Amino acid sequence: MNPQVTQMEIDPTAPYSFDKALTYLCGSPSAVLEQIDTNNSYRRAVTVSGNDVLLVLRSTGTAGRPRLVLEVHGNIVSPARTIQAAQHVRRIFSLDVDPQPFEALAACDSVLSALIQRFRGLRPVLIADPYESLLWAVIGQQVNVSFARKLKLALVEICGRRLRINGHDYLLLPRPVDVAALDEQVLRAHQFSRRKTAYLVGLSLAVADGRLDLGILRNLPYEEAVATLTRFDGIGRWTAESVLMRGLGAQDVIPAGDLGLRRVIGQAYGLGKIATETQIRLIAEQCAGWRSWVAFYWWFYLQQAATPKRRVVPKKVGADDAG
DNA sequence: ATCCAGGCTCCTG
DNA sequence: CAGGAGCATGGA
Repeated sequence: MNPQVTQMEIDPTAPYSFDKALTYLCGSPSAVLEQIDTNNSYRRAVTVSGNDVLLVLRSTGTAGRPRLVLEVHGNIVSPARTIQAAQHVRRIFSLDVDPQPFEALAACDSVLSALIQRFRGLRPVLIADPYESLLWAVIGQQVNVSFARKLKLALVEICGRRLRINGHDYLLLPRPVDVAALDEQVLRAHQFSRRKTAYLVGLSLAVADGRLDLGILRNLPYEEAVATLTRFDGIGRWTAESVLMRGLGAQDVIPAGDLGLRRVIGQAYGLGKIATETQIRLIAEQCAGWRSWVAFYWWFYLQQAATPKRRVVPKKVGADDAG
């Protein structure tokens, strides 16, 4: 079979820094399927409308005049599929959002506006698939992120399919039915706790048989979506908010119980050691409509603080780097 | 060894 | 309804 390739240009709204998105992905423990190579290209195999394709994305513009080029590799690649792939990319990198209103809202909060200035051009990077965000949230519950990453990698290697392009194998995220069919002993043998195993298999089964339809959550009011999710075993508020925000791209969600956020915000606003959930919600309320962006900027800050030398992006003179 | 990690559930008061 | 214990595992 001869893989085919198509190419398409994508123009994000400005200002936008693809480099920062890549920096985020390189430091993100959840990004086990993405490959960022030295010349700053993003690669990942995904299933778009039932077809497995490899996406290759690179920047050909600047932060002020952003432009990306998307290549779609696959065994059957049509113009329609290329457009779907481009929509996927626009969604997960938040390329269609105009960030101006966010900056305007944040202007009345000096801490936040300083943060935004510092990471100018950064936009939320979503987890590629809502189901993937659910897996990741459950895997990440109550364990440190490096261990969580190890678990996720094990899971995709156990039951993820592979896409072969030009002699190279790319891992695909397991489908819900793949995880649902796993023998729990296999996961246990890979250091999944009994509880995590039960949650992952149970939730995957619910997604596979349609009891849990992540797609329709987009159309529900916020609290209703949270309630729908938390009805399932293994999903609490934090997990639900994480899925809504990182998987479904809800723009106005803040996982206020998140320990990392509570710490960093508590410190940044001088509230004492660790902010309460109520304080987080209060601070975020200033940016109603953009609360997910607030959370994402703080997570990026945390990540940069934790791994200061993890800068994938080589500096170019006159490039968009703000420090 | 001890404490903790990007929680969840269940059980008290 | 709020607060807390137990969970189950690896990392610092």
